Amino acid sequence: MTKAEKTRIFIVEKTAPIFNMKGYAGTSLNDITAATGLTKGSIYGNFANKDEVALAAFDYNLKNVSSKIDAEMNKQRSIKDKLLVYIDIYQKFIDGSVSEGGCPVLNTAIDADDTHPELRGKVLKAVLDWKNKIAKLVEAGIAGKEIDADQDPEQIALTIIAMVEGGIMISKLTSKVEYWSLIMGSLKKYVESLG
Amino acid sequence: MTKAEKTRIFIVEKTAPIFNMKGYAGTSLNDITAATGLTKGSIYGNFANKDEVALAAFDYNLKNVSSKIDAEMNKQRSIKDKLLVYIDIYQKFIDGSVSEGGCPVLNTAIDADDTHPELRGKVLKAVLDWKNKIAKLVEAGIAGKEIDADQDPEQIALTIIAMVEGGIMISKLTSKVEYWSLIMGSLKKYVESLG
DNA sequence: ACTAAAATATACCGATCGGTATTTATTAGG
DNA sequence: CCTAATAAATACCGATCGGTATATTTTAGT
Repeated sequence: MTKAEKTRIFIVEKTAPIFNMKGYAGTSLNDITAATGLTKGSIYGNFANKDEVALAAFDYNLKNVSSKIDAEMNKQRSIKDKLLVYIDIYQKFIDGSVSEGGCPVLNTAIDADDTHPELRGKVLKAVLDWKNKIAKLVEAGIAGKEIDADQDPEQIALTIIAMVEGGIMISKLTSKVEYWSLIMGSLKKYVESLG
Repeated sequence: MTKAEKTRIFIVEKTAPIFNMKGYAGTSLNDITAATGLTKGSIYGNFANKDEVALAAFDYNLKNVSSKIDAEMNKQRSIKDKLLVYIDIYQKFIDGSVSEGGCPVLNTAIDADDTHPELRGKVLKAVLDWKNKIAKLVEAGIAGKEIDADQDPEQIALTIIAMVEGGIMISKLTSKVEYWSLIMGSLKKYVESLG
């Protein structure tokens, strides 16, 4: 790995939480140099512009959360347990024990959907991939008789994502983990009612 | 009503959708003068600074949506129907027939929670008021035997808000009204299962 | 160790940022 | 209609914005 490649990764690691908290417009080049200790010349030696840093930061934040989800899902045997891994994982994003700025999908969706087409494209793909992944899980659950055959996999996927993301918004804003627990209690009941 | 009061309202009306779409950091004074046709001097003759415009814009956006919700709720007789008015109202915010930038509560919560304490305080209050309002409706539903007595009003309130806001995020990002319909189908089932 | 290439720092660019002091135009009351 | 008060426009402020050309340092292959 060349020096520039290392620096690129370093810049992304250091700025990803900032973009997640402040958003694209709210994160300045000064924020980036301050977080990395590097100069503007060095940043622009490794990235064409601020957009490229923001896009790379989103990829990094997304991979960070989705790899944790994948790892936790692999530990679970039943489909229903797999569908419920979000509860524990996202709690850490809310109560500060992981400490970033919440879910990058939610943050970037709201931040970019009316302002930044390229970033919007990335988060759009992330949501659709997420939906398809859950839908496939549900299909597997139906095939394995764990979930009733009359259930709509896409509807279930969208409902789960909505509850999770809406729950994150509420819990992060209010700083109330109890709210997260209550909403996730409803999610648990919902998943258990599927079959 | 004095001229200045009219101008203040005019400025808020014209800039509220911009703040809702672009967020606080993403909305510049140039955006404000362009949207109003006024000059910077005139803006600052009516507002102390950009913060004051943003705060007034949030109040305006919030009142706009909540008054529509109140009006629609008053048309409904049963508690369950009252709890389901969000379905039709927010659809208009998503499919463009009302054309703003989505739900101001969601947008401002994500935009301000890590960056703008004053704005965060306003949206925090809005969410808590919203939660309490739904919880009171549920309590009335329990009193009127429409909803089972073992249901937790706060949990129901939080769950409904999470599904609505999460659903808005997904549907607005993907521009798919079908997704909204599917998620709201789950909400309908949820509300009907309450008693 | 030497050197060419790669990477970082320095210094600077015009544009835009939020904000203000002052001047001009408009409003409303007598 | 005149005038004092109010409101809006003009012109300007320093700071910061994203970005770049150039100089300096560091890296890595021989």
